[in-house]
Amino acid sequence: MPTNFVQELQWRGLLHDIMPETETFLLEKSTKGYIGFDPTADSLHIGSLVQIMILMHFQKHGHAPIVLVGGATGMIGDPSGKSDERNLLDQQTLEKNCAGIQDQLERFLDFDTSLPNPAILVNNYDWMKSYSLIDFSREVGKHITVNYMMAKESVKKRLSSEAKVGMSFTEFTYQLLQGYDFLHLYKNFDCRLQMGGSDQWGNITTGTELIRRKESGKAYAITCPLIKKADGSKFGKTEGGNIWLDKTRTSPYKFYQFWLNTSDEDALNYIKIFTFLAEDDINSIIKEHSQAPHLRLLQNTIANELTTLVHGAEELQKAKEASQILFGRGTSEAFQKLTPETFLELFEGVPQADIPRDQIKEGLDIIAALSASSGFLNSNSEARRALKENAISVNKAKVDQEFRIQESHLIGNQYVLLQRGKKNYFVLKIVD
RNA sequence: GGGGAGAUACUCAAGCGGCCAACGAGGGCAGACUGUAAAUCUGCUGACUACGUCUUCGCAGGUUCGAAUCCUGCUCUCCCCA
Repeated sequence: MPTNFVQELQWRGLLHDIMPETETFLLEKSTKGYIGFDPTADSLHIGSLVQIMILMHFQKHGHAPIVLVGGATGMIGDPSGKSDERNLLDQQTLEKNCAGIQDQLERFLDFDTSLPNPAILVNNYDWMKSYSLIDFSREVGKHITVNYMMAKESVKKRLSSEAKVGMSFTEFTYQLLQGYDFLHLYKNFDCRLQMGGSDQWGNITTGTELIRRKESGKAYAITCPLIKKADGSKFGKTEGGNIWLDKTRTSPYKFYQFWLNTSDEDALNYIKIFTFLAEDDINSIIKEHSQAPHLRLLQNTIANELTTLVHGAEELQKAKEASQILFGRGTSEAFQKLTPETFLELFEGVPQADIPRDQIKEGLDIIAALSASSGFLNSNSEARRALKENAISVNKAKVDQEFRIQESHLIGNQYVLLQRGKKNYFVLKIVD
């Protein structure tokens, strides 16, 4: 007997829109529901994390989650929320992206087929690739009117005067393809529910409509709000770009730091969205946090839980150690004692440059070390400026323009840590 | 097809012959404060062999001792009328 999934979403702030009767339907019996993922890159980023969490909740509540990778729809491009026509990805890239995303998704859901509700992974390319245009037009297109499609927000927006570029037929067709996915899963997997971000509502209802008209079937829809930051800026982006789930793209350390740096206001919401902690636990954490905000209990909890979920306990441990050394009260002395092995582990993923040992023997000018020799900063001017601003540290100790890097500064006789400000690191590796 | 407006650094936006590497705002970076937060305050934000030099104001020419600023041509964008 399934437990109340909808209620769970509700108190976590993950419910935006829901079709009538969905809640009672989900309580009656274990069923299947799906969320689609766009293969726009070979890794998911934290924007998709919400959808993954939802599927995980879905499975925990006794239902079977279906993960749909959009190998076919990714070739078209979803116009929702976009004001411009999208560029098409080539097939090779798409295949690589799909494979990468599938690998990641498999880590979060339980695909064990001995379960009563195992997760299922599908790729819509498998059923779309050999579907002819004529068949599609007759079997799918016939059931949905253009009038219906035009009424969708995603389409209206692109037809209105505020859009700079018109909408291509390709993108116009997108909602039908996604609608057909739902129909296909309904027929072949008895999938009765589609979930997604609130921007997907239009696409999802095209699917339920198609199921209703073609199969006289009843399907359901749930959307969650798009995650926003309190200051209105886009969630999940930093200056360095997206925060990815793949550790070669975003190191676990950076991932951990991202969550640790959430603002108090956002953390209040995120703890419900991004952790599986029970409501009571969350409330007591919130209470504790408000009594001693500087301890940042909320941020710590979120960062710990999520880093463990995505990268595992071991990586979390490393990330925390790194954070302790880099931001802890310890002086540069503690830092000097690092062995090269620990040092390397700490700065895995931090940009590096090789420097010939000869240069160090003679004493390497700090300006050259920052720009010309390493590429850490863009120009000598920038290096001089940063030095003047007292922003540069070598091995955690501030230095001025006269500073020269010498052999005595090397950690493990091989590495030097450059730093601009508090959070920008760069490693010089001395090579013979 | 006719008429008009415009193109300036990451973005917006001043400047309309020398005092312009170019006002101002946003963004970004850094410093102080702090909780690796927010808010606030301060500095920086073309390059270099650096109290000086060089390259930048749509593109290509020209006038001038001297141009982002004037002239000519070109490209592109926007608006109005048909």
